[in-house]
Order: sequence, then structure tokens, then C-alpha cells
Amino acid sequence: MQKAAYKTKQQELLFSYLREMQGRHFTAEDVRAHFEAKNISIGIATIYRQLEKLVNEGKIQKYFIDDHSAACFEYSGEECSKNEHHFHLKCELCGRLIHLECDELEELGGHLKTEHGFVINPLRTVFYGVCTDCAEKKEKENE
Amino acid sequence: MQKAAYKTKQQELLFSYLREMQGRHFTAEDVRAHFEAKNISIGIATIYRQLEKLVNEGKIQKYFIDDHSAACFEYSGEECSKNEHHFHLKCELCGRLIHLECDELEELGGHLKTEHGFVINPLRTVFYGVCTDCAEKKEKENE
DNA sequence: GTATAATTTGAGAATCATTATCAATTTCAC
DNA sequence: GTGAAATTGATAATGATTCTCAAATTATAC
Repeated sequence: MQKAAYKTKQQELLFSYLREMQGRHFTAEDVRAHFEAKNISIGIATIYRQLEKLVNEGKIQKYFIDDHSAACFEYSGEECSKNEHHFHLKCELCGRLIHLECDELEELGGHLKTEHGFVINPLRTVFYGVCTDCAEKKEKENE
Repeated sequence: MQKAAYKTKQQELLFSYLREMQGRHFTAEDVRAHFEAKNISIGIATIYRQLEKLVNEGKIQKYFIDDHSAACFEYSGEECSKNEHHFHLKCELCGRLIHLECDELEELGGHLKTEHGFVINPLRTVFYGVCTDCAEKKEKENE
């Protein structure tokens, strides 16, 4: 019972960016650059703070895609946040991030739960590996 | 044809630590602290360099378990590195890292490959979620 | 509208894991 | 032993993120 939650210009600006980027991932730096390009100044501290808040509220997701580089955020839209179970595949070769909705993965979730007592969080889990394109490229190189 | 690969004291020390820690994960800082406690001095740069080399050689694995904190390394033993396909589960609540060998996950790998053209790398993929113990604790709290 | 109190902002400093630099040391082949 | 090549390690640099705190903004009471 302590947050009055004032609505600020910066919060609205950030949210307009989220809608614009819906379904795509971005970093804190991307946000800053976006507004700088429009000659709108928002402090980087504010960007981090607001993103953090939105993550805690479950409105956006935070991913750690690349080793020690910047965190990625993603806004999936108004209502899907809780229902949608898309996973992320990250290609270790080209760096591409692939969104994957797949029943098989749902089943895996069930298996891990019943057999191993582990409730998987698809919003945070990233599968690493090699994508089709890169696998093909690699094959050609080996010929 | 450029690496003569000299064998150094530091490399041997590090390897003795790996054997001691076989199957358990550790950070670069853990290594440093371990040798400091024994009054053996190894530069932190050397530790990072050697760990990096071992990762590239496939002799140890590197995981990013916690958000932006230190990377975790793990030595699985002499010969299992290539054959063993154990996955990691990370509990988001207690922070515990669980090793999991499971046929279901092997199958998932097959599915991702045939249906989505994605070859998963189990050595790098970490599943996030909630472990049995924490799920139980949570349930009790809600009563 | 003005005063007031609570919250948010943002510039800059601080943090922390990791990487880069480079002279000094160590290793190994001869 | 000598010397070229590789490795080490103290220290500086990096880069994402968080912290600090005074100033600005917001909501509320009058």
C-alpha cells in the first residue's frame, strides 16, 4: 500500500515504444537510441528503472541472449503475457533469435513437471543451438 | 600450426582444481578464492584465459546461470564431454542448479531438428523454472 | 490556482565481471 | 645454457547496469 504510481511522460513514451516493438526484442540501449533519434531525451537510468518495473509487473519479458552483453526485453502485447507460451531459440552461429510455438514443448513442460517436479518458465528459457540456414552453410563449406 | 602449447604450473593447478570439482559448477572467482586459501597465487587474468581455452577445446562447459552475475564453468570428466547430454535446470527461487539426464529431452532434440531444423546444444541450454522443494514451500505459504 | 507532500527523473559516480595491455617471467627445443 | 616463443599477472580499460541525491514533476488538499 505504498505506491501511488504517478503517471509520467517518460512512462508513456516508453509504452509507445513497446507497442511499436510488439513481438520484437530490444535492449535498453535500443530504447535510448530510438528516442535520441527523435530528439527526445530520456535518461538511461529511467529506461532501466521502467523496464525493470514492467518486468516485475509481468508486462514485458527479459532475456539474456548473448553471454555478457545487454539484456533483451520483449513486449508480447496486452493480454497474451500470461497465456502465450512461445519459446526462444538462439542460433549460436548467426545470433538470430527465433520465436517458437510448439506443442511438443508444451508436452516437455508436462513431463518435467510430473516426472521431475520441475515447473519450467518458458518466458525465461532460451534454447541454444544452430539454425537451419547456418547448418546448411556449414554443410556447403565442408564439401 | 602456431600453438606450441607450453605446459605451465598454472595450467596444472587449474586442472587439479577441475578434477576436484568434477560434476560441480564454479566461477572464475571460486577458482581464485580456492588458491588464495591455499596461499597459491594465480592471476585472475590467467584464470579467465585458461578457462576460456578449455571451453574452446570443449573440455569444460560455460553456463550463464544468473542474470548478470559471474559465468559458471563445469568439468564433466575426461570422456563424457562429447557423449553425455545432461541438461541443466535452474530454480529461479532457490537458485539451485539441477543436472538432468532424460530421454524425453533427447527426443525433444530430435523433434526440433526434424520439424524446426534447429540443432539444440545441451551444453549451453539452461531451463529456468521452479524446483520441487520451492514449489512445496510456496504451496505451504499459501495455506 | 496554490501549497504541499510524495514520486520520478537524470546526470554522473559507482559497481562488477570480464577483457586488453604489455613488460617480465617461464617454457622448451637445441 | 641460449634464445625464440608462449604464458603470466598487475593494472587499466570496458561495458552493462545500478546507485545517489538534488531537482523536477505529479497528484492531492485546500
